[in-house]
Amino acid sequence: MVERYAPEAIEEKWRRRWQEADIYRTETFSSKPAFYCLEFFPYPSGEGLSVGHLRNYIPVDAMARYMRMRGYEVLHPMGWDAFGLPAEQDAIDKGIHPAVSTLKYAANYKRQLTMVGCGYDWSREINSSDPEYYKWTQWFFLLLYKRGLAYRGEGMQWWCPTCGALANEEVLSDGTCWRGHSGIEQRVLKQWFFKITDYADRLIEDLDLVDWPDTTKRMQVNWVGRSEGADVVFKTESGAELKVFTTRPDTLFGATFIVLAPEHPLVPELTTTKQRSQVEDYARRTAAVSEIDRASGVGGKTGVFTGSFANNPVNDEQIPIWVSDYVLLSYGTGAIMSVPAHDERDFEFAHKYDLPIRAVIAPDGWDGGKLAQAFTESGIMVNSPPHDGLPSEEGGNRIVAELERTGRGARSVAYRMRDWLISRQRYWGSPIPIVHCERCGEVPVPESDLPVVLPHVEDFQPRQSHRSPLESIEDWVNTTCPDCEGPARRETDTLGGFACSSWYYLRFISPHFSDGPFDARAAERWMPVDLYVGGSEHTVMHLLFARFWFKVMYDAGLTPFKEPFSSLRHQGMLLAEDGWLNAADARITGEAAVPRTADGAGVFEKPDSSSRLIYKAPPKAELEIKPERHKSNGAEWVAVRSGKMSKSMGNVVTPDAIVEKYGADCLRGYELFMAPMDGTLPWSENGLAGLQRFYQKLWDLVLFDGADRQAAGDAMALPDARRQAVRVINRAVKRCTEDISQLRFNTMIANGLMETLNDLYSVWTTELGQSDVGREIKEKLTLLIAPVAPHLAEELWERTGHEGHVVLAPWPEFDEKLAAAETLTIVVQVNGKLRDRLEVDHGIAEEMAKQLALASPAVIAQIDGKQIRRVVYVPGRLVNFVVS
RNA sequence: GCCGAAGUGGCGGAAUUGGUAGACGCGCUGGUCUCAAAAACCAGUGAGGGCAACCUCGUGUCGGUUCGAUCCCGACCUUCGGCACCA
Repeated sequence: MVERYAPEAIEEKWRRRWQEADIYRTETFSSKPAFYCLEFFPYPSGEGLSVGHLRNYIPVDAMARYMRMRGYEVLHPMGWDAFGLPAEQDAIDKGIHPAVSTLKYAANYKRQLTMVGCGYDWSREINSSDPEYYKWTQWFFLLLYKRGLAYRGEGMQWWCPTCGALANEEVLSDGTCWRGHSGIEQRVLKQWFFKITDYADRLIEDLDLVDWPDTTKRMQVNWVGRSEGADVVFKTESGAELKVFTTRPDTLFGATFIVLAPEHPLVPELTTTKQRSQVEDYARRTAAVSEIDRASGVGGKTGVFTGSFANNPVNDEQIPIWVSDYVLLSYGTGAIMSVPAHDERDFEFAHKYDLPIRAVIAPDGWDGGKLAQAFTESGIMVNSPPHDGLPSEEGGNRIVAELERTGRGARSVAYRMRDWLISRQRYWGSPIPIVHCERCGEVPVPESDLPVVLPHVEDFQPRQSHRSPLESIEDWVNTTCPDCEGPARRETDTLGGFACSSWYYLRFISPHFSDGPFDARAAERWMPVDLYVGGSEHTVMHLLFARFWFKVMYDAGLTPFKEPFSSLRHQGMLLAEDGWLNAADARITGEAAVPRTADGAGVFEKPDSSSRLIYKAPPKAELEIKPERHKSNGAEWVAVRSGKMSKSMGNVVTPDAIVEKYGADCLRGYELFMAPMDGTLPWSENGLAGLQRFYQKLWDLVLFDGADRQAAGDAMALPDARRQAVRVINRAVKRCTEDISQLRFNTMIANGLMETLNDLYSVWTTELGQSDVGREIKEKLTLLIAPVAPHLAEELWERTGHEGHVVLAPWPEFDEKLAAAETLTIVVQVNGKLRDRLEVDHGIAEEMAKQLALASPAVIAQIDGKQIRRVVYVPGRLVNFVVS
């Protein structure tokens, strides 16, 4: 009986040794090539990390380890996105100051990450709520301000009398805040914006420079939303000019009415006395609806006639002006020309209010009759007198040229992206380094006075005043003007968290640098980030903002690079565990099914308690029961899915529990093996045992030549076994190298490691294991497993008599020739259906292969006197006889 | 409503991107060991048929292209994610 693999006996030891030897320290300047890999820095929550979070950290750690073994100087840092609403809410709920609680929560994250063997250079740990850090966030604010990219404008803000300023997600559709308070309202406040729209085109174009998932790029392009078209001026009876934006100037003759956003500044002027009460009432109702509800079209399209008319510049028609909430003030000019024949929303609106619909582009085969629906494609123009018969594009160009000549319009581009609202009326954020002086107005705080330190106060409960809680800290707010030294007040809005996360990747490079936000020389060595990994859920906003800031730095000459993240990948989400529930415990009511749960004891029990149930229910959770059913063990089962992991559902699985039961390496291996990195799937503890068995098998082979196992190789002659083992290990190194470098950890483990081990066992003997070849194979296996299971690898490395740390040893090489299979399998098909396989030598001649295939009894039986019409031959792959 | 992605055994997934469908792992079944159980090991495991060699069907559904389709094209269904009705 040989010693068994026992993670609890080895893992702690290696983590301690790594720490003592400080092996994850990164030299800012060294002779090695640089590799910078980074995860989205986390907000440290009081709940700690779950196994779901680790789907982000473990793959990047494995990649960092691989690149280190490839000879790179690897920068893999970690820090904390500690400012923001959740930390402030948590503090209010628990009565602990966020400056204290975030440190505590971050320390717990650090402990957990260390526990699962993630190797960060902790000397570079940063915290966005540290004045040392936010000094430079403020510095960047001033950089944007000086470059004309930060300005104060009017912005709408939700406000709850109890909770203060609300984020959009905190506003429920029933008109209450998410903590249940009623009386919330939307108010116009002076707020700070960044002019990201100035960078709209570059944010689209420069996506060509980076290796990002296509879907992510597409999302960013759609978010920026560039569309080309024309501005058209409609004159009203009162002489006012109404400018509208259209992407379809070719349909201008079909414009039969105008629609304005209810908030449009010309609405009061254009509304006739008769219509006034209706229009004002409509505007008031619209203001009470959140933008999200307005956007999702709850309740169908509505609108009101203003009583006024406007003149269509191309045909001199007088068309009515309406207001409707489907037109948004923030896009284009806040007004549209409505062409119901060729736009679906306009069509719907025209139908509802009985407005004229005139086709000006002829659909294919159109008989000139009424359209049953909007025809939105381009085509041949009709009912557009001078342009009839022209294709859309040419006619549209002529119409725009005509408008430009008469001064009634011009070519134009619209973006749907809006400027970035950065103001927060909250305590827990970086102060905005601006002072309001009675004489000089808005004055930036001089660089030498940074940071503007957030005052430490115990009471940061929201105020009724519609301003930040900072407003009431008089001795902080009252200050002197940097310019005239007269009395002045500090800006009391704070910066939203997206500001902190727009540059943190630079701070890691020189975290203690004091002459600027980062050391330019060091940044030139490390930027751009080589691998950036995070969830896809927040990527549009954060990634656009960070790219925008970086481009501002580029324009200011702070960096020679245009893009901060050259390669980006997403990790998938882990859902809570699925399970099967005995159908006897589910109350099935038609489509819906409701589990019978007593009181949230954690386990469903049959009413008579006679049998064990597979599914453990999270307490008080509403479970979704899938329509799938399955019969086994004499019972009927229904599939149950409980969705996302969350504390309120009580279904969060922590790494602590798993590490205690299986060890860190098992958890790491399982997280990497369970699915591709970007796949979303439910957590399940079942597979962990498989990783444990795999490590046990590896342990047995490397340390004991599989002594306690059946020695299948005994039947084989040593030279044969040796030859095969060499091929297997070369193939393994090849597969592992290819897979890990493309972040395909699941197939790296399945085929590169597990299958390899199975194959080795089928030829292994003690004699082989004790030979030079055997020892070399065991050494390579240990190196290959190191990025996945570093603790186990170190233990094997040491026990097989090696010096130093395996996690710092060079990655093994392979020989392409030795990795190749000895023979080739050629597939034989008849009419595309598999009938036989041939084992042949490499480089077999085509004629030979065809002859062998034709001699196959299975093929002869299938052809059976039929005529061979054709023979398809794919070298090294297949022979296919086409017969009839 | 719009945009994006995905549908493969009981489960997670694999398939050199048009050429052996189901690698690897879990689970399950049978066996060895044991007084017994667990663990470990060995064998089997898409469905149907056949004593067997084998045969038929099979990658959400229906069509199409092709010698050959999980992969390409068209229509549809379902699920997940995002949304700011974008003129």
